[in-house]
Amino acid sequence: MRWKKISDAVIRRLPLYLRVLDELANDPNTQLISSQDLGVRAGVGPALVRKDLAWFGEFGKQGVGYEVKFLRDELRRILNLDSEIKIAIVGAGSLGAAFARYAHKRYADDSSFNLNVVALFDNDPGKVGTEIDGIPVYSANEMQERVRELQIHMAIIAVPSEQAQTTADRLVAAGVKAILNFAPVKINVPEGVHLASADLSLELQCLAYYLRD
Amino acid sequence: MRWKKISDAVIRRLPLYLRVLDELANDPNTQLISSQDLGVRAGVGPALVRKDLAWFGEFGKQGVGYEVKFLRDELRRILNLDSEIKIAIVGAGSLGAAFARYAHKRYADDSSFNLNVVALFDNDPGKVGTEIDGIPVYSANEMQERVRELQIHMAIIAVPSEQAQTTADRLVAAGVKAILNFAPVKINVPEGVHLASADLSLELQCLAYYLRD
DNA sequence: TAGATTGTTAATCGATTAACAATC
DNA sequence: TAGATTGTTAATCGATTAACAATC
Repeated sequence: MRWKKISDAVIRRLPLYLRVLDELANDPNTQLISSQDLGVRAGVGPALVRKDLAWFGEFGKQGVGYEVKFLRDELRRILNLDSEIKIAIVGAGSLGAAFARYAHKRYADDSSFNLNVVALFDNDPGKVGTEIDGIPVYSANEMQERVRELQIHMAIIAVPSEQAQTTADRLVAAGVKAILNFAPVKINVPEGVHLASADLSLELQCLAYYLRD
Repeated sequence: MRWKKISDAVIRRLPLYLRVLDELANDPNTQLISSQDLGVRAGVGPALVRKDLAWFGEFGKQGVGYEVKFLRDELRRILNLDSEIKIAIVGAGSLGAAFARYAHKRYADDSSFNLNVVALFDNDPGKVGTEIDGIPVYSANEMQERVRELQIHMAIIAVPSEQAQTTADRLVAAGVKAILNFAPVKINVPEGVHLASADLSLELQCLAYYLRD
């Protein structure tokens, strides 16, 4: 099940649809949803909803709409969220620890949330060997072995900016294929590794622009 | 100094340029930078760099380039980062506390980083009255008065999803003009208030798509 | 059947890139 | 002056929206 290169803009909307469908799946009154309704709930135009979905197949019935649970399952499958994905967080400072707790809670609460943080890494000997919400903190030196051993394919970088690139390099060397970077620096990864940036200060600086009235 | 409606895509690149210029400003060897060089460092094409800047004025010299410090100052001014912006964080859980520490450190370390977290709000009576890195934690009930009193114009929502919309409503009522939402829900704000979403699980779900090889 | 809604094609809109005259 | 690089216009590219035939 491999599709041609589908635009990033399309992919970014899929989790939005999935969230709406996840909520609706609990409501026994709504078995079906139209692109119109799904669009309103996700904040996307109805035509765009249909076009986005059409990249991956024909999921709806003309004159009827989309079956909520069916479409939800399809989207989960498309996003690779139908089986567990193991995640490492590098950097067990307050930010790293906060994400660990946050993601762990999400995973524990919702059996269909298959993103599971299984390891933290840190340099601080005082932290190594401890646990955060049951997630072990390993030494950063063990990163490569542990990542391989635990079959971790995704990682979150929550280290200081200076260490971000080195961390990324080591993760990539260990076989990580997707990285979410919280450090406020541009980092480079080779072809085939996907990088997303979640840069808090960048977001705040953008927001500042709109403050002038 | 008000410009016509400038695209969000343009605004999002300005902090990228600013970051490059901030770094370069410390280097006494580089007084000047070309759109070419600035583009490479920011990960943007040279033509786009020039076009982005041209929306706000003529900052360069033909045949020469842009003066680093001058352009940095202009960008700061454009982004409203030339004077202090006071920020509130609502929700002093581990995520809220982590951001507070993070932003506070940034502000303390760098005198040109004018984004200052001055208040936390929480419902938990055990937290109210305490401090995190010197930032006071107030009761969520005091939100409106405190926000007005402290002249807070920007806020970060780090509360559970269920409370996100109510929190946003209260912030808006108190005069907040820009909100960064970390809760994994769509929230609505009136015209004139700017909303950005930093949804961790959404980012991770997007990344999951790219895991298939 | 009549009404509704899909999947898809064509039209529109907006953003990026290329090109180049102006000029430092 | 010759070389370099800007600001800006025109060309290209991509993404969203509108429209509609197909069909449930």
